[in-house]
Amino acid sequence: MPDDLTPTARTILGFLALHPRSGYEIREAAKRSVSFFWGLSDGQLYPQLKVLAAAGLIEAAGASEGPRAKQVWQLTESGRAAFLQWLREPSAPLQTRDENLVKILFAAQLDPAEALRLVAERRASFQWFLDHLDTIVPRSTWTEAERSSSGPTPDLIRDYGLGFARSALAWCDSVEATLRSKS
Amino acid sequence: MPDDLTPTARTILGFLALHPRSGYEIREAAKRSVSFFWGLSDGQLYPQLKVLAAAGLIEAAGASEGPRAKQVWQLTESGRAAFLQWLREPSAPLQTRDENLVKILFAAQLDPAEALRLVAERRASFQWFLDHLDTIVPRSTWTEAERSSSGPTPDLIRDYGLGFARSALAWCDSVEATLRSKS
DNA sequence: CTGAACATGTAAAAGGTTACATGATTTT
DNA sequence: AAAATCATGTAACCTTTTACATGTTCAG
Repeated sequence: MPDDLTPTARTILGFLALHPRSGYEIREAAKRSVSFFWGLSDGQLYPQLKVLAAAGLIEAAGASEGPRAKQVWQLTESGRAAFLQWLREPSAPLQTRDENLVKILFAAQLDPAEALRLVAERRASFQWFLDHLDTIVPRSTWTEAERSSSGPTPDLIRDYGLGFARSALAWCDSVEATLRSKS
Repeated sequence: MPDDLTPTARTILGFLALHPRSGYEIREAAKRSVSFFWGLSDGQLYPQLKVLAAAGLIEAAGASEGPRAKQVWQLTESGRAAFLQWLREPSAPLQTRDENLVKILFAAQLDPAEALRLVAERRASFQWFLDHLDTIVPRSTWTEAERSSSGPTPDLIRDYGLGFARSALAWCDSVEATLRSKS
């Protein structure tokens, strides 16, 4: 079980652990689920699929015909083992790059009015996120039978995004109140 | 006002906009404030200071003696202009890489017991964060007079971290409940 | 005088994004 | 027949991290 895989390769392994898919399907699934806490770009996805295949962790399921035909990938046995081992390894610490927040913290000390504008920008971006949650992470509307087979995961993602956005918006409220009381 | 600066260079500009400091002081300030939503490593900091100096946006304040003496930097006029312009440009979208969360979402569908372990890992990391918030972002204990000159910023950072960690812990609670009810 | 904290820097590699390029299939 | 979407891929670039390297100052 190679431990020289990139974090992104491991994530791809995770998508294939649920069921076999093509690169494009992984891309779409990533867009609709993990996109807001784990980015996955084309320039990573397709090369990493080849890396995983070369390492014997995934294999083509069925023959692909034509030069650009859809190619479905599935985990090999050692691929599944690598996936399970990944789950047991300590996770990389959470990383965030939040430029808007950095700006707010500098602006608040120099120019409260500018800071208020930046808080408005922040509020808008989280509000947009809430308004489009159904697009980003479709609400699961399955029956109980379907749900038990698919697991609670889609709703967990939604809830996480929801909680995060709400807490960010609440923070915007309190910052606005603080800045306004100073001016 | 060059728009080819890296995001990190702009952040450095922000630190110097508050007051002149040395590279080491920027590093320490970043560690104690923005570290959890904006990483800043040595390998970036010192080279970027030189880039900013070469671009005429910062300059040495006073002479530095000796080969490894402390060097204090301050904004030039055009540096301050570049900083203010940065504040007005649209911010890069929030980016996050949350490996633990990715694992949980895959594991929940395959192995609820493993997922529970991962939620425990998540809980521990956010609990650690809360327990060490005073180290990461020192609580401001200034008088009102001091506070008004320094602005409300340090407390805003604290509050943001606090809200984020609390909402993450609440999510852990609800995921544990969901997963336990399934098994 | 020895170790910890202060202080600055470099080189190489990893990881990721963007833009570009191509072609198939489906819809209008 | 054109446009949108499906589908895969490459090359260049950018940013950031990691590991290394060096010297200073202060406290015990």
